[in-house]
Amino acid sequence: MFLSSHESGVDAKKRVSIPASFRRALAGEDSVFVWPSLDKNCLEGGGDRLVARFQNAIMRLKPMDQRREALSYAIFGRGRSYKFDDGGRIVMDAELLDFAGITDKALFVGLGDRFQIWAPQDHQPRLSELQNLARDSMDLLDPFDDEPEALHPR
Amino acid sequence: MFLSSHESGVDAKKRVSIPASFRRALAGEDSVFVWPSLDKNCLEGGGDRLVARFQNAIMRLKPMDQRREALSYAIFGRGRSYKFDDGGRIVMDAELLDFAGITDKALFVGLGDRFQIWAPQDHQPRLSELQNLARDSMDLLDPFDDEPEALHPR
DNA sequence: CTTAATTTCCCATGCTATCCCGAAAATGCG
DNA sequence: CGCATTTTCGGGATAGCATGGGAAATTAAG
Repeated sequence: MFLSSHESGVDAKKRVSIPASFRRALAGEDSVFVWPSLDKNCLEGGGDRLVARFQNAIMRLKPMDQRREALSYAIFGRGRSYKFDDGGRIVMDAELLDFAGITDKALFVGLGDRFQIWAPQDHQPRLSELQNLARDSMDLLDPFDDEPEALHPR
Repeated sequence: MFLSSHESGVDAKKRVSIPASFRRALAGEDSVFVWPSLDKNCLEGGGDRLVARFQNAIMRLKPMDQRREALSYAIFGRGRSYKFDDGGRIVMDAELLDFAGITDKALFVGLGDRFQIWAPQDHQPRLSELQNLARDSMDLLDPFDDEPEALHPR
């Protein structure tokens, strides 16, 4: 599970360290899949599991459904799978970096099943709005059918 | 899996380099199958697996079903299987190149289980529409019945 | 049958990405 | 606070890739 946020440097060869905790979340996989976000100017990333989910969802659409090609292109046509080097870095494409406006710093934001990669200056203005929306959405966090916790566990 | 997009040159002998990552996606196969798209003016390509899928789907149709002959012709009758040379190139037919309007540049677009080959100038105008449709179809990618990820894998 | 044109195969080369090693920085631990 | 481990980051060596050209083999034309 991708947790917390980490800022990583981008060197002259466009190499970026994937935060160690994110690599651990990938549980043994030696690569990570990265694609441009469909609705924000950041990148998104995840592991094999997430890619398989996308693949399944897309395959469920009929071949002539225009949304099938659109999603295939947006995710697979523009995304890339990166293998880590021995230091846990990937070498990113100029196209993806440009899409997100990333130059020398990349901000990794964990979102549970996936993560985002932002140019730090683009993410910072979003913070207060996100926080307000989260506060107003608190009630969505309550369980509906979970059984109450025991007073004294075990 | 065919990922990302690559532009490749077409030389005077009609030789085209298949992107190395696509060749890797073909996992040891020494050839690739290419056919004209059924609904767009581009070519499509894939490996043995995809051809077998088409073959199975077509075989399920009754021999007298006119659609069987139509699909057989459109895919197998007009398509071609190309073997790579030692540099990973194929020599394309004038008919297929003409169909897609390809002259000196060919744009390879990965779509997961297959790829497209476009004349770059024909693909470029499609981008914004594809991207908008993908954004509006995002919700199709959501899992319906996937179990949550473990906090600490392993 | 001879010659010309085309196609196939093979090698050469500049370029880029990948791998490998190690230093610096950060983190955790006693 | 100091040491050990993990993580990040820089640079050089190496291998792989895209592409061009030429010789051999095949096909077509005269």
